[in-house]
Amino acid sequence: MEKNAAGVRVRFAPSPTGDLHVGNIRTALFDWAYAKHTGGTFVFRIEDTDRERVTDHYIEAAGETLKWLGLDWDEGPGVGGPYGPYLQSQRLDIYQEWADRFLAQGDAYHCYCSNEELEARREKAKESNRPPGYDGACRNLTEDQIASFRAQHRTPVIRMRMPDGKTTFTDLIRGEVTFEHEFVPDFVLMRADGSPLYTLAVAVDDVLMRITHILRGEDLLSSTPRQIRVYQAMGVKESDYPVFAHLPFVMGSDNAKLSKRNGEVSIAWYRERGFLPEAICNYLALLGWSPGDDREDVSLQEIADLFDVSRVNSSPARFDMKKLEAINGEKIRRLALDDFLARSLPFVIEAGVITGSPSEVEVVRKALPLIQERIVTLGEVVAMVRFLFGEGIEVEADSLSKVSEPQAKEVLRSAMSALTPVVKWDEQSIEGALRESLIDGMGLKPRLAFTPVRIAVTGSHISPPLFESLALLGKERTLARISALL
RNA sequence: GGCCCCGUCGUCUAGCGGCCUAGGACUCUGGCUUCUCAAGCCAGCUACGAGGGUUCGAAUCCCUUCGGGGCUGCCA
Repeated sequence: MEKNAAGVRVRFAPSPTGDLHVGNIRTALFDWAYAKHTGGTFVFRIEDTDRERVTDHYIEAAGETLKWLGLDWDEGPGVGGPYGPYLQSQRLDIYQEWADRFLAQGDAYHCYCSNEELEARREKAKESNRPPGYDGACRNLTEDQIASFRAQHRTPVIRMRMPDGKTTFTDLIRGEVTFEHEFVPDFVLMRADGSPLYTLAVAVDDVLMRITHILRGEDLLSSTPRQIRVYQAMGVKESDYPVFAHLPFVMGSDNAKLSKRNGEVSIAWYRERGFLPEAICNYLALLGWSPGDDREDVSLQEIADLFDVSRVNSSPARFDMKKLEAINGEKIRRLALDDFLARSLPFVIEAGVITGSPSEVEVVRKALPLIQERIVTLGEVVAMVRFLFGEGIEVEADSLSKVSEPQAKEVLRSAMSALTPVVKWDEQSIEGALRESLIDGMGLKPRLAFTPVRIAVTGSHISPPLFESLALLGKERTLARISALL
C-alpha cells in the first residue's frame, strides 16, 4: 500500500460553497496525515467548477481554516507548485482540450437534449420502474439529426459514453468494489457554455497533478466508475490510476449526514467559541480512525506519525460534542500560562471586558491559573474574569435570593468588619480574616459562610476560588461590592 | 424502486477463530475530596441487530434477513 512512498501525492479538494465543516475537515485531516505519514506531498486544490455556488470568500476562508488547524499544504493556492494552477476555474482551457479530445476519440459525444426533455424522460423512466439515468438518446445521432438540432439553435453538452461492461477497483477501506455499467449512465462532462463539471475536472486534475491516493468522502464512492472512465479516455494505464480510499461519513447526532440542519457544522463556529485547533484535530482523528491501542490523546504530529489508512473504519461515526468538549478542556488545562493568555486575550477583548492595556492583561494573566481547570472552551474565560473589571457588578438573577435573606446580610456585615482592618491584602490574610469571623465567630458551615460573599463580589454563586479572587480584585472594590448589598 | 456502502456499550472505538464471563475513552449514576463551580480519585450501569451455517471453538469466516446511509443531476 505504501508503494513508492516518497512519491505519494494526496489532495484535499473541497468545493467551497460554504464554510468548511466538520466532515470536510476530517477528510482534510486524513488527507494531510496520510501525506505526512508517507513522506509524501499534500496538495490543496479548489474545485470551483460550479461558479454559481462557489464564492471567493469561501475559497479564502477554506485556506484560512486549514492554516488555523495546522494543516499546511505543500502545493496549492498561495504556495504554488509544479502542477498549478490549483483553482479549477483557472484551468478551463485544460478541460476543454481534453473534452475535445474525448470527442475526437469517440469516447464522448454531443448531447442536444434539453433539461426539460431530460426531466420528462427521467420521470417517465421512474414511473415505469426503469433506471432514471440518461437514456442515450444522443449517443448515435445521424448528420441529419445533428443538422436539425443545430437549426433549432440548440447548443450541446458533451457527454461521456459509458461502454458496456463493468468497473472494478480496490478501495483501501472497503476492499474490491464493482459497478456494472448498466447502472452507470452516460454522464455530462461539459456544459453547453463550455464550463466543465466535477466529473471531468476532478479526474483530469488528479491525473495531471499526479495524485496517487484519493482519500475522500464515502458519498463519492459511486462516482468512482465515472472517474475511472475518464482516466481510460485520457489513456492512463490502469496501474497508474490513483488508489481510492472512501472515508466513512461523519454524521450528526440524529443519524443523518451532518449538515447545517442538525448541528454546529462550520469550523468557524467552533473557532469563535474557543475550541482549540489541536483539540478539534485530535477529536476528528478519532472519528473513523484509532491508533490501535487505547491512546486517545494525540497531537497533530502524532496523528501524522501514527496514521494508517488500513486502520480507518468503514462504518460511519456520529459527531459527539461532549467528547470534543472533554478533549478541549483537557488541552486547555495543559496549556502553558503564556500560551493560554495569548489565546484567551482575543476573546476577552472581543467581548469588551478589557481593551487590552498592559495593566488589564496583567490581571487576566493572574486570573487564568484560577480558571484554567474550570473551563471547557476559551470563550468561557470571558464570563470567568468579567467580575475583575469595572466597579460595580450585577448579581445574576438566580443568586439574588442568597444575598438578600437576613442571615446572608448578617454574614456580609460580619465579612465587612472582618476584612476592613486587613492590611496585607493577600489570599492568606483574607482567608484568615473570613474564617475567623464567619466560621469560628458565627459558627457557620463554610458553604453557608462564603456563598454570600462570593455572590456579592463576583455576582454569581459560581466563581473562581474566593480568597484568590478577592486578592485579585483588591480591597477597595471588594469592600465596595459587599457594602453595596447591605 | 435500482445500484453501492455500512451494522460491538447512549456515543467514539479495541477486537482481525481460542488471550473476550468483550478492553479503553466520552456521557450518565453513586461516592470521596472540597469555600462555589470545576478539576482529581474510586465505584457502577450499559454492547457483539436477528436467524442460519462452517468449526473442537465465532464479535471475528459464509449465507439470509432486518436496520441505517449514500448515489441515482448540465451539484460536488
